[in-house]
Amino acid sequence: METQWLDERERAAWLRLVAVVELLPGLLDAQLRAQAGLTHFEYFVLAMLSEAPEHTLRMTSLAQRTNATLPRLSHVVRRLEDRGLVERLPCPEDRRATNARLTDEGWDAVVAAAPGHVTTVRRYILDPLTPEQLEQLRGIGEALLTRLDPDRLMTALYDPEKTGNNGGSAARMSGASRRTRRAVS
Amino acid sequence: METQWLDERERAAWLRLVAVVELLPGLLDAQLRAQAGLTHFEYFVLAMLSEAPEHTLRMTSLAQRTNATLPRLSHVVRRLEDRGLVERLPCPEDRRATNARLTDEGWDAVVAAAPGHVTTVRRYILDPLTPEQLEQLRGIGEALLTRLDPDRLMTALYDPEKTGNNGGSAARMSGASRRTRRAVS
DNA sequence: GCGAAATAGTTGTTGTTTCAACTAACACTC
DNA sequence: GAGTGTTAGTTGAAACAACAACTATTTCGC
Repeated sequence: METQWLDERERAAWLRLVAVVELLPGLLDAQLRAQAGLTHFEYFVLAMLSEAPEHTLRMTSLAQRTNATLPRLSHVVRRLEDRGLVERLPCPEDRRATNARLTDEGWDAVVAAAPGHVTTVRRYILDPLTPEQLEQLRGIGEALLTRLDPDRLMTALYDPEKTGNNGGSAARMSGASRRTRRAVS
Repeated sequence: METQWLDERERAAWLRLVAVVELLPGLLDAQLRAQAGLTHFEYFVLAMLSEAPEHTLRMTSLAQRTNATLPRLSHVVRRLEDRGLVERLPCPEDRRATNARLTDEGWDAVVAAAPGHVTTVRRYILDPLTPEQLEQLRGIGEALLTRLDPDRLMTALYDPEKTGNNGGSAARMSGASRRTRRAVS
């Protein structure tokens, strides 16, 4: 099996993507740490809960949406629990399972962190792109995710048309979680 | 200062980018670990050295190209040195500085790891994209990097036209490092 | 040239992530 | 309905990254 090496066009695109992938997490992390005292992953976890019905999600489901292993999530949720941002409740339907629920303090933390985060996203990602490039990026992301996340575990409820067909979570979306704009990503 | 929230188009593009950014490093890491016994970051370090003149780079310069802090790089290079893949030499011109140099074993390791890595890149990134999308990705990456890496520390010697103007490194590229194809990324 | 500031790098500590092992509950088979 | 396999999650140890403190050298200002 002979390796097919990259030509100049492929190399140019790939090197730039790698650079973005390496640089972006550090920036998001630094901003959230400084302004909200959260890592990007912690913020992501809280944001996912904030969009879930009852602000509650099973650990496994939360792990899929955040692309975390279960051990990692377990540790992070324990630390968030120690800080009073999340609570863990045994799941009544399945006594093996645990539900993670956002506390009021946790909700406040997400709401407080969101504006700074969105501003950062705008400055580093959205502003430098033309409207056409924005649309292209959506298409490229979509194409890549068919390989990177074929079962759509992480990117379940994206399409605004098909709400309500992912375990009914969007349909049962609570009033509280709609009261403010989304805590993006 | 009122926060400008994301509209649907912006949100769609951003969420997909975040998903890619979260998923890709894990995949690259897993493949390289399994097939070459290297983390993606270690591979990246070795690959940067393999493209440098004399297979040698100052620690600071290497840190910039790999987007690492100096402490992080120092630890990683020490571990690579323990494994015989890299050696550290005091720099004659500046006695504060250290040069990291790829050993023959290190070179062999990069050459052995490269085919599997390139195959992975092709499968997950290049193959799912159309030729137009590949070109769009280059443009988008370029636009983002003007903000993410304004001084072009990480992405110094990209343009094939302007070789030889980055500290003369490309100009003085040694015969050895040209003998095989690049160990990409 | 002498002292202050800046630069290059290392080392130790602390927090996080990964990995492996483990417990508990459910599900499926016979 | 006992036994086996699978799923959900936690915990502890080891690897790794971020941060702070430190040494050594060079450069800058006067």
